[in-house]
Amino acid sequence: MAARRDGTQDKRPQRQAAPIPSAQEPPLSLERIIATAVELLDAEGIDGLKMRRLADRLGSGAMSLYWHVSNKDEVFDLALDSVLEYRGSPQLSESPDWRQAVVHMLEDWRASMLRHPWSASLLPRRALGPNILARLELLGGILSRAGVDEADLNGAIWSLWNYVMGATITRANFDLSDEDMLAGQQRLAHLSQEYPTIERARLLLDNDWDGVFRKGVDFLLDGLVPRQ
Amino acid sequence: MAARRDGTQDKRPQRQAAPIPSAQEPPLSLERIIATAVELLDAEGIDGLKMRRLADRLGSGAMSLYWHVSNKDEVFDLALDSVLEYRGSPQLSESPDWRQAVVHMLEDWRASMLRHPWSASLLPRRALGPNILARLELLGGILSRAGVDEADLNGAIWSLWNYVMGATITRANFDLSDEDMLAGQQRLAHLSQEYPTIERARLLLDNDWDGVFRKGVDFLLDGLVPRQ
DNA sequence: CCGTTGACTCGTACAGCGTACGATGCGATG
DNA sequence: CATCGCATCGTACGCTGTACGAGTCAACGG
Repeated sequence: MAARRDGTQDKRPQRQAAPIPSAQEPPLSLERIIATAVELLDAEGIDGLKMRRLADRLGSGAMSLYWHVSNKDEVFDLALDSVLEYRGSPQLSESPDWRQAVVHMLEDWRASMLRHPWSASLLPRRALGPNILARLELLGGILSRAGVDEADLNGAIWSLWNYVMGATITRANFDLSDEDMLAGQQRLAHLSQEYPTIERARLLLDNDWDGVFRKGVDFLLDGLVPRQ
Repeated sequence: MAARRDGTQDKRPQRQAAPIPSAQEPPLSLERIIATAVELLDAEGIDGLKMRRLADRLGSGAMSLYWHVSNKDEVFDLALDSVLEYRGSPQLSESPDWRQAVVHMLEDWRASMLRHPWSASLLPRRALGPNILARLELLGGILSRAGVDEADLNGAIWSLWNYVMGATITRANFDLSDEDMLAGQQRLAHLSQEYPTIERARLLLDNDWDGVFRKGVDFLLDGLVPRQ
């Protein structure tokens, strides 16, 4: 009577949910659980996700979730991966302008994570879900077609991935609280003799995150695939 | 009777600990708590740090910790920052070979975090402690002296920081379990028609993490401060 | 010499968490 | 009608972070 741990599709059978769904609640399903978990995470942050609260939102008992999911960590895994799905037009990915294709995918990646800031705190602990793998695969394909040597491919993929990860996590971290950032910069001002350079540069404030991100990607691409 | 929240030094007074420290346990102190927390984190990972267990290791009652620390999160903050201290020779940081100075600091940063893999999972959630700020300051100073324009300084600092963060977090993530990585690659093999490129490249296995890291830093530096 | 104070320690208690377990309901199948 | 498997959920348990208040003991002022 253990919960399903196999990788099968969630093939809820053709049995009717109920003759009339009496209450307005549709029946529990993995998709509904994940979607609601994402909602809850967006609304309450990473510490706001509790099994009981998730069940409340779903109109079910807490323990019912454990039929569809083996533990809370799996909810995190699934919520994370679900948020990272890439819906990019295949023709863009295969267009001759490979550089644009790469940049588009990476910027979308970053944007997806910033839309759900909790995802940044989750990433370090989680494994590679199918949507993440799909993005890596796409990246590898584009770079390979762009002429990156087989031997350098892994390095190229990881370099770009690393950069996106770091940029996104950093940004999401600050995004959580603009006022914290302001407070940080003010704390810096107090210590301006200890940190003169970054205080003067207003490192924590005057910063064009999007531009920095884009530039960094360009620099990496220039190095990985020199423009001729 | 609230716990100390001020930023004062932990000035334990000159009062004797005990006429003779009877038991071999030295008295509680913030430094001892942090050092022991790091030990515990190293040994048991991020979920292994419990206030009771930490107190056990310190030979004290659990609630005694709360005199020195206001809550568990603060233990995390302090443990993280303590692990990120940079002991680099100032003459290296001011040597004319600024590139080497930057690379040295960044590689040390990464190495410090990989020595304590839990730090990677902590970073996304934590603020900028003094040791992190000191590294950013150092980086800013070197780049500034290397001729980076004032207007580009923040971007340069963040680009490098982002890259180091991402590379380290990714690496630490895989480091936690080589067998997970192997299992991942084997799962990939099953799905080789879905992820042909990264499967063929053995993305999860044959990878020179150190080399990739170094190359990425070089590419970024080339972009940020073109070699003449 | 004694009473007070303030720094520090800790036992107890509590609310809230993830989840093990077993009872239950209910369509489908024989 | 009996049986079975999927799915739901109430109860309970062990463990967590920590609020609270009582306790200890050195230092100090009278």
